[in-house]
Amino acid sequence: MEKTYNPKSFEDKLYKEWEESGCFKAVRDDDKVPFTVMMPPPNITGQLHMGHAMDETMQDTIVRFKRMQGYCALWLPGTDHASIATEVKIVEQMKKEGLSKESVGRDGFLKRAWEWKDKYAGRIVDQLKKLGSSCDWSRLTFTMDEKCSRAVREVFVNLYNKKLIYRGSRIINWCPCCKTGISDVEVEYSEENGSFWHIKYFVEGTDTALEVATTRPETMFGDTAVAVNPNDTRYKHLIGKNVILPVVNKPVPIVGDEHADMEFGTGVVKITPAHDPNDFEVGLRHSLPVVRVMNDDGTMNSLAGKYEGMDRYECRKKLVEELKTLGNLVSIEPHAHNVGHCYRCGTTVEPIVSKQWFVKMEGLARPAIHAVLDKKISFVPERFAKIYYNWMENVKDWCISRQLWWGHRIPVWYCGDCGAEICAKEDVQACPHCGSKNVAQDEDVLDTWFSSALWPFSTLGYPDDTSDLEYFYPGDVLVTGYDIIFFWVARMIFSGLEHMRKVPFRDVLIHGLVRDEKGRKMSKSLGNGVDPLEIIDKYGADSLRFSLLQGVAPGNDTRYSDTKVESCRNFMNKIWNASRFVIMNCEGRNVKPLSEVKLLPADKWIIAKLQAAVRDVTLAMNKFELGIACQIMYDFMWSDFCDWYIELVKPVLYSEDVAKRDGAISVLVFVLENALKLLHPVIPFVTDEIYRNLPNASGTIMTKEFPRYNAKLAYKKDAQAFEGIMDVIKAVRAVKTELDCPPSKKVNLYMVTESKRFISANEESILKLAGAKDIKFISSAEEAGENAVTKVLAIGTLYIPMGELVDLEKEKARLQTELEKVTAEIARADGKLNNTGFISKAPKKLVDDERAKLNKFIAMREKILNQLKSL
RNA sequence: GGGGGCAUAGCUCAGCUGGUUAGAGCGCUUGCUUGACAUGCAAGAGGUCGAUGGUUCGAGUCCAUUUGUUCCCACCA
Repeated sequence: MEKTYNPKSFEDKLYKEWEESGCFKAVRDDDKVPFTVMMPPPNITGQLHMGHAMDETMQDTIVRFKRMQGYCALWLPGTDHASIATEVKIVEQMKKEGLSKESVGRDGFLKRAWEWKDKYAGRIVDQLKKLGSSCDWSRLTFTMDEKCSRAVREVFVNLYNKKLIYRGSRIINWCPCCKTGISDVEVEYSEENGSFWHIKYFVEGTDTALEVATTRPETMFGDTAVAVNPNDTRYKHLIGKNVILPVVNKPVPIVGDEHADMEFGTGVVKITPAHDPNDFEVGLRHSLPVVRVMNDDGTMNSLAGKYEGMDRYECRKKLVEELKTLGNLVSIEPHAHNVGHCYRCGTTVEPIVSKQWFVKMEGLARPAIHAVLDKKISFVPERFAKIYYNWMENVKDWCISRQLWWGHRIPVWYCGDCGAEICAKEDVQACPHCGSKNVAQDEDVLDTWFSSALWPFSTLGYPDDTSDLEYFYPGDVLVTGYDIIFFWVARMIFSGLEHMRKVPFRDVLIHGLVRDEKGRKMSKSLGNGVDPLEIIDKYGADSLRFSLLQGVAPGNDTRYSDTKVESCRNFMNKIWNASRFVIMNCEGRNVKPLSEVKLLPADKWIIAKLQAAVRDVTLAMNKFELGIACQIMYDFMWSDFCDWYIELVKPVLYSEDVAKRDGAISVLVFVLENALKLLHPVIPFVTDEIYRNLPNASGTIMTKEFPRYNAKLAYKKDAQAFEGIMDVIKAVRAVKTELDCPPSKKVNLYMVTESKRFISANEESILKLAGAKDIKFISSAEEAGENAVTKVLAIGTLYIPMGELVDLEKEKARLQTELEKVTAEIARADGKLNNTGFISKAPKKLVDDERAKLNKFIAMREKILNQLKSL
């Protein structure tokens, strides 16, 4: 083995082996319990970022853990066509070549899109492999694959036939840049400093005017009424009369409607049903005409008169000028308000009435809410269930049609002769009603999330009744960020319930965002994104993986930093070198099974620590507390195994006693092997590479059984007793540092203790690790001679003659501080034990523990006091 | 307007259903070429767990109020 951890020398090689050996493949095995994870398919818009890296690492860790535990683990990978996002990118790319969608045509455009897909999907797969993802590549799915298309059509037609999909004219969010409608969740709001224009609308045939206030004056051309509150005494009498729209000089009625808030503004609202969702509702209530005044690209249409063809904002400017000239403009107030933007291109969306396809949500939402209420699905952490309820309870119908080309085309055909609307799973060649061949498919495609919603079952063969579907569905855990709960998680839940009659997964593990060092979102515009591949190249995939899991709590955002990865790289190096030490010592030796060797106290201690780590890691993993699991592994490996056990075992390894040497090497190998298995789900590469160098190892570690807690090896009492020995070592080291005594200088130790035999049995360890010549057991402090520093420990009192290094005053002060500490502890424990409530109500074990502690501290105080006296 | 999150060591954060003397990484101080590792070892300094009140035998942990910060949802034109 090399002297330092060098991930490049083995990561690619190991991944290739894993893949070729087929151990990522999940094949139905009825003797095993399935464990299914569906990878959230990354968009093919670009490459993976740190957020993906964390998401994938979490999934891989869980899947590897379950696989080692004996489950038939399926992690199904894929990529998403990301309809609008990809289309925007391709349009951008074409623009650079001087091309447009129109110039290349639908077929030409789709050809380009597929080329794009081939390039980027491939890149994503390569990145996933670099990370070590153990997914079943034989099942790699793209959301526009034939099997997904079949599922989409099946679902669309079923919902259509159940009247849960309908087509209608509604106010939707229109992106004038992407020239498509988008759903409510695709709109991002941000506060902007706009203006409030107050405009006079004269009441027909009078000199009195109503003052309306608007943030979008250009929609005035589409005003078909003015509303006042029916209870508003100021305006009540005018209801039923008309006002004259300025500029166009057209009369529109004054209607009474609750929508007009008497408290807000002037209490008069202009009603533009075609360009505002609330106005649309008012329009329905009062049977007002719906007049659309804008084109799809955000320019004004012919109804805007001389402003026809002008951009909406240009028109706004010019129109305000004109109103001013006409004397209709009363005032302009600054007004901060939330403005919606397209989540893909950032353009301000325009609420516009448009004929679109919708999914009726009412009936679908209810069971989806109950699935979570009834704990058929659990969110981790739980608080995200609230966010989910809140959204589901107020969900509006889902606009699913997009005026785009890249995506699943809506499976509806229109007959040009009889006007029939035909929704079918198979392409329609002739009208089933009149036989006409003059049929054309709907031009629009579906919202990309429509196919994503079916991901948990479309990937397993739905609508066919496949064996995979029966075995692997529903999935076990879905791992994703909180930012797509509405987009995706919610929609998978109601889709699974509606089409499979079962929830799509049991748990939803929610993680946060990976931010930059300063806590900012990583984004292209800020240029603060970090490429996972570069980090892998520099520090290794395992270092990155560990750093992404360490210290994260479910649902919380986390910060990425190079120094964190570096410290994880150091941990990898530590594991590497500890292993190198073990393996070097195995050479030429016969490594016996643990059951055949005699265990020393230190051996029992490390084995006990291992058992505790196995137990705690398993518990944490089962609760998806990956950060905690990592911490436990880290502490065990570094502190317990490397810093203590390996140092403890060195003198044994170099001793003449063959039996002892055999024991030590057996324990080293046993503990290391188990630790590697424990660590493997998080850091698969380095653990496997080392594992292959262990004596008696065969094949890859990833197919080995995950360690199980073994109560027979828990050695609780032995471990506790051994901590007493460690206390002696720590005490000697501390004294040396305090007195500026070089660690290499060997000191004599004297002890007053009742554990002579146990200490003798561990004498070698103490001498080596503490840097001491010998230990003498004495019966009183005087025997240690003058100038001895005293350390009062649980196992006994330690005297270290330090000769001229001891400063009596300093020693007194030191003992005084210790006395204060111990006295404080006594007061604390005493207070607890004198509390009748504690004695009667707290668990007995706790009370006993506290009493033992008190006794220990009292004894220590006595000893310290004696020592102070003798000084 | 509604709903969350966060506030713990100089910095970044853990701390699960309330129960050892509140932890880690990085940074800092001091000392170490101890035969796996200086990507290392040892010893240390550093915290009244944002504030106030409450529940409890016991609160960093639960409840209420409050301050700061941040996010999501809705939206009054």
